Amino acid sequence: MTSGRATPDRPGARRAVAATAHVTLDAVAREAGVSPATASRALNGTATVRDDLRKRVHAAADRLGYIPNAHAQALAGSANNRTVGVICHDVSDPYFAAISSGVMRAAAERGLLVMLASTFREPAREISYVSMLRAQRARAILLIGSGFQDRAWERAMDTELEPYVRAGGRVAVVSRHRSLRVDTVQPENQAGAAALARALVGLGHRRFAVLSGPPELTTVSDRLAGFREGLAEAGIGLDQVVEGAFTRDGGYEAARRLLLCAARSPYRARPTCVFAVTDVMAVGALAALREAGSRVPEDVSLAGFDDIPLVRELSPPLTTVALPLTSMGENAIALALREVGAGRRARVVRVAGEVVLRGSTGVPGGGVR
Amino acid sequence: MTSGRATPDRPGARRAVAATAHVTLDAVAREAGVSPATASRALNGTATVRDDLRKRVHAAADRLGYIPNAHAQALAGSANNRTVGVICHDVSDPYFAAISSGVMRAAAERGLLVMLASTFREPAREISYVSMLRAQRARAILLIGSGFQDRAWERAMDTELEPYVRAGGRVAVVSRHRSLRVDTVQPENQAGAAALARALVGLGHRRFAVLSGPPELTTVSDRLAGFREGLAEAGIGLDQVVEGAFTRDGGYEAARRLLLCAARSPYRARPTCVFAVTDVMAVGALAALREAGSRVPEDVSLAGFDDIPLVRELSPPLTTVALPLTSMGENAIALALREVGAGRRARVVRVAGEVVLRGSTGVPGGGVR
DNA sequence: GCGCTTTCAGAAAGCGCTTTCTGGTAAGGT
DNA sequence: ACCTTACCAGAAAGCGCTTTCTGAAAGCGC
Repeated sequence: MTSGRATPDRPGARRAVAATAHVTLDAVAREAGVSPATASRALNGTATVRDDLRKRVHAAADRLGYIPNAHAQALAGSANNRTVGVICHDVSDPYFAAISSGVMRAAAERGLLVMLASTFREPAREISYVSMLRAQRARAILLIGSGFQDRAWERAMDTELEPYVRAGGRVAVVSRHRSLRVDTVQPENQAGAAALARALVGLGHRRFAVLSGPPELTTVSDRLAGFREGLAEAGIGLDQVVEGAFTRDGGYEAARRLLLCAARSPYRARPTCVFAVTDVMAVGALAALREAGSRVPEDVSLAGFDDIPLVRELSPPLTTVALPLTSMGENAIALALREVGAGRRARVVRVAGEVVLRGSTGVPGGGVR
Repeated sequence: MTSGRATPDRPGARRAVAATAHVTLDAVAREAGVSPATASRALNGTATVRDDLRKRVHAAADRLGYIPNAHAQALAGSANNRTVGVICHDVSDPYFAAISSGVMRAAAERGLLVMLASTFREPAREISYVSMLRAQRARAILLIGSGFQDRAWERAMDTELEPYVRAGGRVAVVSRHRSLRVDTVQPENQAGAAALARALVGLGHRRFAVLSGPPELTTVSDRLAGFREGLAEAGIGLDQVVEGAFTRDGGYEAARRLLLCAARSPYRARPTCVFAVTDVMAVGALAALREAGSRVPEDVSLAGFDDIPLVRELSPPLTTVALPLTSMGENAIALALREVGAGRRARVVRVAGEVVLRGSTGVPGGGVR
């Protein structure tokens, strides 16, 4: 089936099964009876070409089914690369999926192809992806989500990224701090968490627990600090902070540990409200709570952060701090690719979170009343 | 900051802000005091290079921070391209996200970069992505998820794909039929739906409704046919089929329409069990049911298909036919990239679905008892 | 009608690599 | 000591484009 026309004239044929070669610009030019230079100009519109020639070239290209070789184009042209790279932990995590979706939409509008790389939370993979994207001469590299704990890795990233930006590459990070000055889309984690805390206090809660992630991540520490701050305004402290992995199961495990502690403490000292620093963790927490027989929100209120689409479907639907995830992705790419004057300065876009009260939070002791 | 070393010798410098050029292989070769050919061989290990030279080249490459230009490599080499393309409707849909995640893992193991394209359900975009991926000379193109209703579009896809495979490109489709003979990963939709039907009948249900998608999609028609078949074995017919879009909101709308009908019919004639042809639709349906005050499963049982991770978190968790989504993605890439002998034949991998009974289904009339 | 600018097609020089091809040197055989 | 073989480094030819550069033809003013 694939055999097609072999090249029997050449004695040392590459492979037994001959593959039809790609149609080249030269072939198109020959077919149209013009020079390759003219064909290139006609196809790309980079210079004025006499009308009849232009038509002939286009007709020839169509007839032959010409597809330009992007590699050759990138190699020959100065900056013809039509790809951007995105690095995140895992596309199947709804948080990254939502942001990536925004990136893709924005990329599609610009006619760019997105190379998406999942690190599966391995720092080494992240760095190797950056260098692969560098090799691909991606126009921009977007780093989405929190970096890794290890300072050494961050340093390594910087040395990887630095020559890239020097060579004209654009870097933007979403929801992540970088020592290198790069474009940044940063949610207002602290303000958002503070607002959430205020809202929960407003509901009547006084005893709080937090399901936290790796404290080295600024996302975590900012949200934690913001939450504390919001509580402090009402003179309330944080009773408990339990750390877990930044995943659904991390939230589940953390909630179990929290429940274990709670079981040992007197009823009146137990937290009436739990804040999970991400929705993804909150999902796990909700499962753990339910398994343990705690009713949400009657026995305990639960809140998250991010507003990933999924939390609206939970029952009760999750109270959270809504972030415009899709547009954060769009912003990141717009930021990275914006035309720059001589004085290119890294820009930081801060996006606000909005507290959305849903069914997972209620007045404390709702179940006992 | 970006200024670095300009090139003051050249009078007509490209830009005001000089960008440090990339380090080339030639530079590495010069630094190591060898020829570019040797440098290439040393770096790629394509031929034996004297040990001291090899070390010198590697040292020079490290010192200079050499990153090979993938475009030049692809252009010069025969088949050095390290990218595969994936086209799906939307990465933020958990179904595609799960499959994509599998693709990425498999790609990562092979050192490949994935170019991921979301069509956002626009046929035109799908075709233009194929041609972009062709231009990129992607090693393989993976088409994930159902194609479009329009036969004309499918035809256009074929004419786009056909020269690609002739030129040695690999194509694999997941959960989609192709007129072109290409590698396929196909869930056993019919058998799965039939098994589900049997299980539901086993629970005691006799009156069923289906929330269906666009009937032109084989995924839909197969699942529908299978479900009918399973019911027929017990001498039961399908009371109602409501069509909706293949999305969460499509499921929601379809369920609302179903409820409208049900409200007009006598209680004893109302379906006791609803099957949504995809989990994503079932999520919407569950919301609609809940809004309407129907308790699941007491008043009505609900089942889906796919087992996307999210449905485990619902309450009640959704009964569904579980598909190994991640490994389907892995399979697809393995299939497409497998080494082929002379007789390359398109292969079809059928993956079975497993009925998973969860809380969303119960015995009929469970609420009245 | 002559020299001027302007317009536009083609020739040719790369872009940064890989991969023959070529040839020099060392190793091995007799 | 001579010839063959093996090994390995460098020269050079592209891969398929874009983009100068060059030059022919056409348009214009005087």
